[in-house]
Amino acid sequence: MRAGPSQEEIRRHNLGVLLRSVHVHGATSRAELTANLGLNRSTIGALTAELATAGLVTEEIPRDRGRAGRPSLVVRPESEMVYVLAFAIGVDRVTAARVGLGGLVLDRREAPRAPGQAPAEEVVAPLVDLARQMRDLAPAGARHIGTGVAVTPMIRERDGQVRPRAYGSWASDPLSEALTEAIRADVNGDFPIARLGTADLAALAEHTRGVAIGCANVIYLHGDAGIGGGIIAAGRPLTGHGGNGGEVGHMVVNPAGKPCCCGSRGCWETEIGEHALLTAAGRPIGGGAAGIAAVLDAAARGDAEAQTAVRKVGDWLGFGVANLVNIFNPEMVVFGGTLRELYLASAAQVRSRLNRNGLQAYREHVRLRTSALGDDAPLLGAAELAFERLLADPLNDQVTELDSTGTMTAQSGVT
Amino acid sequence: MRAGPSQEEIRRHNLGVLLRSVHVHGATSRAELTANLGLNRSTIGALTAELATAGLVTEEIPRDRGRAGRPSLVVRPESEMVYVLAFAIGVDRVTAARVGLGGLVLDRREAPRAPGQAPAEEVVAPLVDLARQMRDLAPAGARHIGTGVAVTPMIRERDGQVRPRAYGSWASDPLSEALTEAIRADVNGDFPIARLGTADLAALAEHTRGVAIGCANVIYLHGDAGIGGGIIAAGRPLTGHGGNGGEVGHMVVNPAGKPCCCGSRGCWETEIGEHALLTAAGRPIGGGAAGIAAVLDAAARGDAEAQTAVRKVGDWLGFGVANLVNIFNPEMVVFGGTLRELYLASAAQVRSRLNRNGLQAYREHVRLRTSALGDDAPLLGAAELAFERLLADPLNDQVTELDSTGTMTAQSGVT
DNA sequence: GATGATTGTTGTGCCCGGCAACATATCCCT
DNA sequence: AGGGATATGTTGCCGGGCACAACAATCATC
Repeated sequence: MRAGPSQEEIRRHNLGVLLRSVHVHGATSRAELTANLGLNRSTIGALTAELATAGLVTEEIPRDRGRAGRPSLVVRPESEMVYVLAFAIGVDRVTAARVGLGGLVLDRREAPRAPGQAPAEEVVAPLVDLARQMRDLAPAGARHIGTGVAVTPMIRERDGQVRPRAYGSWASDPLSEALTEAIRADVNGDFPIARLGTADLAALAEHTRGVAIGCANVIYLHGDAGIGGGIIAAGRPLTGHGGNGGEVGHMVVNPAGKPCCCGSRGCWETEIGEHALLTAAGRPIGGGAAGIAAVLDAAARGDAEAQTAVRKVGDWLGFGVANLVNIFNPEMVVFGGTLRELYLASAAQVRSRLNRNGLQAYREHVRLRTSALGDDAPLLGAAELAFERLLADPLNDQVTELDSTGTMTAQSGVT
Repeated sequence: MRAGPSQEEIRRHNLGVLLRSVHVHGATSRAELTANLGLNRSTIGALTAELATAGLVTEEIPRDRGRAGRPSLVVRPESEMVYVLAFAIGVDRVTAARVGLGGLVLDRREAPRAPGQAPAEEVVAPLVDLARQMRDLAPAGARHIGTGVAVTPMIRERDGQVRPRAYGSWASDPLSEALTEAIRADVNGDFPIARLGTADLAALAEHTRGVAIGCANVIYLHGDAGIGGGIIAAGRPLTGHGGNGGEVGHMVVNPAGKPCCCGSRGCWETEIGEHALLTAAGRPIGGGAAGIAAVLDAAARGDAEAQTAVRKVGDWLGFGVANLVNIFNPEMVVFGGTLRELYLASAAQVRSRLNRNGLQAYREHVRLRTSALGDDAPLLGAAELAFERLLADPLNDQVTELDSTGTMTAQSGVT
C-alpha cells in the first residue's frame, strides 16, 4: 500500500531515468532521448541541464550530422569524472576496478587471494591497497560516488568446498564485512557500501550489459568453488526474504547423492561443482579453475576417463537446468564462471537432459548461453550495484527508500 | 527504461491506492487514510469525493466515536453495487462467485463438472448458467466491473492425471478459452477477462486475504489432480516468460522415479499427487479429493498401509519444499487444495525433510502454513485478479499499461 | 542564398498535492 | 449546561512539474 511520487520525486525519478539511459545505452542525442523517454523537448532540456550542472553528463555538438535540421546535442555520461569502485573476492584472487559512469572500466587490478584459512583481514588487505592505488590515480576532481562488493562465500580450508551461507545474509558475511570496514575507513566516503552475492551480481551485469540484455526473466548460473545462482524475474533481481537470494546450488538433485557441506546430500553443487568433476575424473582436488580446465582439456583430447566425467557432470548440469526452467519458465539461462567452460564441453548432455526433463513449452523457447562478460561479470555487477544509488536519485546523495505508503505526494520533498 | 507517471497518472494512481486500501483492509476512516497513505487531509478529501461520485465508495459518519474531536468520515467500499464475477474450474466441479468490492462474497454457486473427456463447451455451459443467475440476482444498478477465471489444466481421461501445460500459456488453454468466449458473449461487458492458473490465483488470494498477508515472499502449493505452485516474490506474483508462471509440479525430485505424463520422470507431481498417494496406499485410482481424504483418514485410524503411504508421500512433499525453500528463501510456504490435508497428516515428515535438506538459515525462518481460504482460494484469487483493472485506474475503464519509456509526464492523459 | 526540416529555448498554462486558516463536531471537565 | 480542548473536514492559495506553442538556431538541399 503506497501512493506514488511527489512532483519532486517525479523530477528525481525522471532525472534518474535519463541518467540511467545514458549510463546503460551510452551517449544519446537529446532528440533520441525525447523519443525514448516520452518527455517533451523542453523537459529533456531542463533535465539534461540539471544533470550537466551536477557534473554527471556533458552535452556536445555531434560531429557527423548527415540529416537536415538543427543537430541534436549528444548527452554523454561523465565517464572519467564520476566513478565507482567495485570489488570481487574470487576463489583464488581478489579483483578491484574503478568503473566510470556509463560502465567504462577505467582501471582494473587484481591480486592473489590469501589462502582459505587466512583471517579475513589478510584477504582484505590487498584489496584495500588496490583501492587506494586506483583512487590516487583518478584524475583531480573525479568523484567517487559509490562502492560495490561481490560477496563470495568463504572457502573451507580442508577440501576447498564452499561453506554454505549459514549466516543468512550477505551483509553479515565475515569477509565482506571486513572489506566493507576497511574500505569505509580508508577509501570510501560516507555513503553506504552495497553488497550482494557473486552470482546475483553477475546476473545483474549480464542482464544490463551482457548476453541477457532485454531478457526480463533470466537464470544466471555461476560456477566457482560452489555453484551460485542469480535470478532476474520480471526485469528485477529476485531476492528472497531479507534481500538474500536463494541458493540454487543447494537444490537437491540427487537424493541418493553424496553428502554436501551444507548438511544435506546430493545438492546440485556436489554433483556439478569443481569437487565433483575432479573426483569423477580421478584427479586430485584443488587447483580451482585450472583444475577444471585441465579435465575439460583432457576430455577434448580424447581422455576417456575425463570424457566420462564431463558427460556425467554435464548430465547433472542439464538436470538442474531443466528443473529451474520448469520452476521459473525463463527466457534465458546463462552459464558463467567455471560453468561456462563446463557447459561448452557438455552442451549435448545439457540439451539432452533438458529435452528429457524440461516441459516442452518451456524448453522450446529457453535460450542457453554463456556469459558474455566472462570472469569479470561479478565485478561489473558490483559496479552496477554501486551506481544504483546515484541512478535512483542523481542529485541527492541520500539513500532513497520507497515511501512505505505508496502514495504520490507533491512538495513532500527532502528537507 | 521508463519515466514516471504524469500528474494525471499520479491522480489515478492515488485514487487506485486509496480504493485498494479500502478494498483490502475494509472500511477506513479518512483520518486513518491520511496517516496510512501519507497524503494531506485535503487531498484525501478530494480523492474520496471523486471515488464517491464514481459510486465506488460511500462516506459515513461513524457510530462509535469514543475519542475527542470531530469524528472522521468512514470510507466504505460499495460492496453491493460494484462487483466482479469469478470462475474456477476444479477437478470435479465448477464454481462461480459474485464478489463485491472489498472482497465480500455476495453470491457463490457450484455445479458438478462434466467428466474429463467432455468437450470444453459442455464443461463451460453450467458455469455460464451460474453466471447468468448471479448477474440477474444482482441489485438494480449494480455494476459488473470485471471477470476473472482460474484456469486448471485439463484432465486426462484415462487415469485422471493432469495434462501438462504444453500449450504454454494460460490464455491459450482450451477450457478457459471456451469459458472466456461464452462469458464474453452472454454475460460480460466489453472489458477483458483476466485469466491465470489456479495455484497462482490461490497464492494471490492467500497473499491478499489469507495466511500470507504481509509476507512479501511466499510459495503457495496447490494440490489438485496435479500439483501447482504460485509464487509471490517481493510482493508480486512471479510470472515467467510471457506471463505464464513456472510449474513446480514438474520439478524432478526423483530421477529414478516413475514416468510422468509430461514425458519426464520422477516429477514432484508423480511423487506427491493424488495418483501417487492412492497407489502407495494400494487403493484404486480416482475419487479425487475424497480418495485422498479416505487414505488420510485410514492412516489416522491406524491403517498401516495407509500410514506408510502418507509417510512416503509426505517425505517427498518435504523434499520438494526443501528444494523450493533453498531456491527462493521465502518467508512462508502455504499448502492448499488437497495438499492442505496431506500436509497436516504428514507435517512431521515434511519438517524432518526440510531439516535434512533445507539450508539452515532458510529453514529456520520459513513458516509452513495451511491455506486459510480453503478450497475457495482460487476462486477468490480470480476475483482479486478481476478487480485489478479497477484498482489500477478507478475512474477509467480502459486497461492501463505501464508506459514503456518509464518517464513521468504531465498532462499526457488519456485522450 | 532561399527553403524546408529538425531541434533547442523560452514563456505560458494546467494540474496536482501541500499548507494554513477557518469551520465543524465531539469529548471532557466544571 | 456550557466552555475549552481536541480532532477533523473544507476552502482558498501556492509551488512545482511537465506539456504546449511560438520563436530561434542550425543544417541539408536545390
